[in-house]
Amino acid sequence: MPESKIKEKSWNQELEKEAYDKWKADNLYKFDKSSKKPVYSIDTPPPYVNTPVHIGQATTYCLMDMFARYKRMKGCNILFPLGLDRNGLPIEMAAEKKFNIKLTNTPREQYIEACRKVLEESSAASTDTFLQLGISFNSWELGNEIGDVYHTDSDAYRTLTQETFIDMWNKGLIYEDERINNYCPGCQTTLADAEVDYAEKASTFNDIIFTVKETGEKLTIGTTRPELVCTCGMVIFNPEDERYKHLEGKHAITPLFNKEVPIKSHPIAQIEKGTGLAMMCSAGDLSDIRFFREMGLTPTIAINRDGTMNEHAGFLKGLYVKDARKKIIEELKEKGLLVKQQQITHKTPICERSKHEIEFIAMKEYYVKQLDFKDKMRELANKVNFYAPESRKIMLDWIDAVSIDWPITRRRFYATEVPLWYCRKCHEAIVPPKGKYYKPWKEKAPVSKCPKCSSTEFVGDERVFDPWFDSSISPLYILKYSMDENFFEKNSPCSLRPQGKEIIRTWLYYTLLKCYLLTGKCIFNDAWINYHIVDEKGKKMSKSTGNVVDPQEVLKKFGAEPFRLWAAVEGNLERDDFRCSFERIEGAGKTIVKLWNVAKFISMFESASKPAKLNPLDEWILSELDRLVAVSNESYGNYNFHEPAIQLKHFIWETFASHYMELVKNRAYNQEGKCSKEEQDSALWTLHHCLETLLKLLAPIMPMLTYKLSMDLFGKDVHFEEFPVAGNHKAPFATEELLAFDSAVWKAKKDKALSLKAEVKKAVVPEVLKVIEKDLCSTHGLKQVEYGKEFGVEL
RNA sequence: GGGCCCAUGGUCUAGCGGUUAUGACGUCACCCUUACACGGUGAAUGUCCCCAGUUCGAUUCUGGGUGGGCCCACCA
Repeated sequence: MPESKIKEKSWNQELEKEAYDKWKADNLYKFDKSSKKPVYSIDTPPPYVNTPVHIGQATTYCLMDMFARYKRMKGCNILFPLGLDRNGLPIEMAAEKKFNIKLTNTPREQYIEACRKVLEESSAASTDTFLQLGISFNSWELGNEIGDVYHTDSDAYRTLTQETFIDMWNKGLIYEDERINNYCPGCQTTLADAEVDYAEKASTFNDIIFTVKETGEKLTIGTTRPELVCTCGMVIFNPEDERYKHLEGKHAITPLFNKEVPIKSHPIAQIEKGTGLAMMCSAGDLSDIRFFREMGLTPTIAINRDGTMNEHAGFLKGLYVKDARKKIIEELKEKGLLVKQQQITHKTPICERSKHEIEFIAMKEYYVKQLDFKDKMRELANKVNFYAPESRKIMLDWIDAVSIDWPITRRRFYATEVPLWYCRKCHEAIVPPKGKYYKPWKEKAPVSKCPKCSSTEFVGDERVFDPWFDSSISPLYILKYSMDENFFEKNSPCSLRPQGKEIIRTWLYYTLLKCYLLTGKCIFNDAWINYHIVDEKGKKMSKSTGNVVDPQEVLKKFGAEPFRLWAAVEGNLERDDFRCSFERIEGAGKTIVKLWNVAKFISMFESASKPAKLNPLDEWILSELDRLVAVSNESYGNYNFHEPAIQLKHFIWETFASHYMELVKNRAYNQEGKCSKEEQDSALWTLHHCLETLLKLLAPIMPMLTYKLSMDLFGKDVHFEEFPVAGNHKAPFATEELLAFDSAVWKAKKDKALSLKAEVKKAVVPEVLKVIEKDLCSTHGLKQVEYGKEFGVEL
């Protein structure tokens, strides 16, 4: 028997390591700036580095890699850099935990140092996981060349972030305003909505007495925040509420503070809630804030940033909110203005770290204008090709929901600094020139004299940017905006933004917005939106539930290739969440073994040159292959690997291995010399051609396996081969007819407990299969053949 | 409260106005047939969530319900 060229018994992780180590060592996927090929750029979602790579992330990165590899084989110059997002809260939280420090009790310099220490330890582990997954990033080294690994907290990246701020400032797109924010009195910092938790907390619902100015009528109003009576700006009732319709347009006098406020009807007042009357305070919660804005009321801010009440609160001044509440309740009781108290529990916003109750406090922050551009954003959202198209709706819904400009400043430490100084005397803002990374909290102002008042004393801004302000320039950064204008001009917009559905409203929206404001263009051609990998029960994976799967575990157990094949085959991430199941990943491994053995079999034979005339059986399998090639080209180009992967898998197992290989075997061996050299060559050439094509079709999905096989068997790096184009082989008969006949024969033998090699005395074969009579006879051992409509197998 | 999505054998899934409802995993039975026992051949398992409507006919379309998931908003 001939020897196979493949020595290894099966595919394994050691072979994977050989492949990715070599790619890394050879810098195989380095971005080639001098190439004339069209650039295809992928703006990868920079993953946070302080946690291990999440299995969902691993899956989506594998899918992105499939896109990259396909486009590479299609003749594109691939820009596929690895970015690591290292700014913001998660890093700070990790540092606080590790070093037992707090934002409030640690000098800024020292705090940043602690964050850096945390970062140093974490980056290597996560990038190594990507390497093991076989991702074809341009580079594994941090650097400033196109395609290099980048960190969002590097000087270069932060420089660009600050530059974009300066540009937008100069275009008049940024303004400062005092508005109400989530504020944690414990941490003394603004919080993003994402940092706010909710807890069921016991509270007291207090019914207190207001008086109608015009009539002297007493009004009972329920509130959980009596200490905010001093900030009451209006009393409202529902327009449908018969009890209060007569109050419309009258005025209420607040208890203790005796302030006159209008009474109006408003649909947000619920008839059944409390007494049906509500006092609207300036900052009880976010809805109050919106209400004040809507009604054109001027808010009265009564809470200081340290959580104490200020002069607006009169006799409560200086007290912490909680104490103020106690005191005013006593006072109201004493004056007979408190008629009822009721214990309730309600969801209260708390700080996810310190668990303090969130206050809503007005602070000066910078805002990026976005309300003026809602129409433009809709236009951009319609311009980008969404995969799947249904995802566009999430974006459009969000644009509709945008109601305030974008607050971009935060009072934190580990993020990009706001590059501004202020004149100590006249408070004029000093904007530095672009091109350098500024840390105003510890650096001197870039000017010596205030341009407005000539004062020489300045104070640096101590705030930092919202991390989305950084991450929303990633396509600009990877395309070297402002760093290599030629390259940027030539290669923008960015070809693809792959990302999760949950951050359409943040990352995708902010990126489109900011890049539009800066360049006036739509920054992406395509947006591929993925859903989630959930646990085997269909639940969202989260650290707190403890159902997170570490990709390292999968890599150790099964290796990257089964995982990648699983990711391609299993589900359609564009449409739905799909479940992570080890059983199924393991199942994908079987297909790899099958392919391995197919390759082993074929490699036992030397290939032959293509004969002038191919055997009909070979024509048939080639026509099947053509169909697969066509499907792959059509779907891969639309980021759909799911459909082709299923079909490829089916082809490998059924059509090719079970039927074609069985039928062609005898002709390939030609041990008894029963067929001509040409017939044998036709078999040998077709077998090799099918395998080679199959490896190309599978290369984007399983890069390491296909690389190894095509190196060993054909001496070529499959990833730099051209992706196949469908030929036009004509099948001499329908596939189903052949499959059905084979099965009938096998079943007949099986039913009689005969060996599959047993002779068939007489068979009735469909007419169309006459062209492959020879192959059928040798495979099934047919002694006599008749042709007719019904199968017949006589044993 | 608003929005979006989903519902098919034990599990996961394809599908479509008419099918003996697809396939996979698992289960069971038999078989080492010279690439492969990580294999082969076959079998069992389904009121295609419920109700109504459209239709000659609905798993497929429409409406309602139930259950599940996700996002957003809110709780004076």
